[in-house]
Amino acid sequence: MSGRVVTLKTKTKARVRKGGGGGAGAPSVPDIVQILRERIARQDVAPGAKLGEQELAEEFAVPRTRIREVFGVLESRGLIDRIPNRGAVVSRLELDHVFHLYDVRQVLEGLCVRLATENAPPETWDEFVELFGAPMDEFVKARDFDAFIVVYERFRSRIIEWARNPVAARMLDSIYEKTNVIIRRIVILPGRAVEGLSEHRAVVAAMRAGDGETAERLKRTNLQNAKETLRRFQKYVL
Amino acid sequence: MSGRVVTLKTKTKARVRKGGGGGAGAPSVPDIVQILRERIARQDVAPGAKLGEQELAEEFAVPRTRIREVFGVLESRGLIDRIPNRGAVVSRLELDHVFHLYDVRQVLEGLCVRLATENAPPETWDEFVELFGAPMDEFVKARDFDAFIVVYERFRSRIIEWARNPVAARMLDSIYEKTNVIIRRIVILPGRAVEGLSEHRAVVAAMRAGDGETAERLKRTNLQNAKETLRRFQKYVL
DNA sequence: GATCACAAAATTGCTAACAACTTTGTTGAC
DNA sequence: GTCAACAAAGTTGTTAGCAATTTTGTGATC
Repeated sequence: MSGRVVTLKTKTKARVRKGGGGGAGAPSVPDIVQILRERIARQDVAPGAKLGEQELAEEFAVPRTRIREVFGVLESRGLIDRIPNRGAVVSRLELDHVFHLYDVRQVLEGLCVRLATENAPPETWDEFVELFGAPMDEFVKARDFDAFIVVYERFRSRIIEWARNPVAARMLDSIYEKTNVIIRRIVILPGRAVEGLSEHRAVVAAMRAGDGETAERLKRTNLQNAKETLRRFQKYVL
Repeated sequence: MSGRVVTLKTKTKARVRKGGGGGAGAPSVPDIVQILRERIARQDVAPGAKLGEQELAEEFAVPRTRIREVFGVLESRGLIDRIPNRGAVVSRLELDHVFHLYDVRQVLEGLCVRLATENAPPETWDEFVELFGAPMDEFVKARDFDAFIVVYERFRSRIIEWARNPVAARMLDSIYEKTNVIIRRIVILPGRAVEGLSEHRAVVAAMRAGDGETAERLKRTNLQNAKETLRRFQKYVL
């Protein structure tokens, strides 16, 4: 019956605020979202793993309510599932969902390839004509898939940069963050690397020639083939 | 690079929602997000208008922290802008942004039209062969654009339903919620209604014939034309 | 009359305690 | 030995109050 507990701390813990000696200021909501997005995309936290509010709040040294807001964003992006009173877990990637993602990725990357071809000066792509030539052959021969993928991602980000369409960029980003892991498993499938390489040479050639529509069609075919390979070997991949 | 890591034990237990009693349980975060999304899409709240946390908390009878979480979601969707210590305002729709949205909408609706053609039995589209015939001519003649748009939206939602691709559906949804207002302004532009109608007759015919690829191409052309009309009359629309 | 300074009011952001729920560990009956 | 009831611990969800910041209103000065 001790009534309401009133905290009477007239002694304020004043001015702990800015900078202080302490270096890194507390990360904002977008900061934390970005960090967790990367962790999930890289599978530093496995699908199905639980994310604790308190745990994360301590790690980032922010109030728990901020983690809560972060969870709201992550949930709306479909990266985590929240169950009332039980917390948040990293979403699992269903097989069907992967195919849906690939269908969408197909048309969006096709669009970006076309736009990039229209927007960029043709010389932009010389770099990739070069890279997709001998060097990539070497990577395939040496089975150096990491270097292989690095080139791909460089190409991809250059395309998105020149497409100059933030809406498409954003949507593709939300696809990549879910399929990045899959991509690495597809490249190592038998024959896929060489097949994908020759498809990309065709795409780059069309872009260099300024033929956006052909480039778009070729890019779509490329992703269609990747999807087919995935379908064929699905039991080994997922 | 490890294999699967975590096994999640889901013991699904029947959950009794305790809202009950007369129905007006406190709305959840997704509920409120949905309501505000609609308000913004219908321009019940104007672009640039301020959204107050306390105000909304009182209206929905929920804690202010929940509104805060809602704002996090809305911000990540690009529907509102938040300025630290100053609150949230409804995002304004830049002209450039509208064109970006239309480029993306073009390829996504094209995809859905093709998928729907492949997935649905051909008779599905008879309804629209009929509707896009005499009835729509009447609407155009009578300048009953509301009825006109209702048919369009019915067609659109049927397509998305049969495309059976939740990823595309979700993305298109996030486009519609931003462009719905624009659409109503395009239809009333001189000649656009009849033009769009004849384009749609071609699309429906291809779908009825089971020719997905042609339908996709026609749908893309249709939206391309809509975009061109918009560009031509942009000063009257925005 | 216009401008700057300053204080009051309102709003956002944060903290910590509290309540509800879920999981886990233990005990006891069959 | 198995299962059910129950208590303890831990986690999530909620609430009220406080701190910090911006906005608004007022008055003095030039």
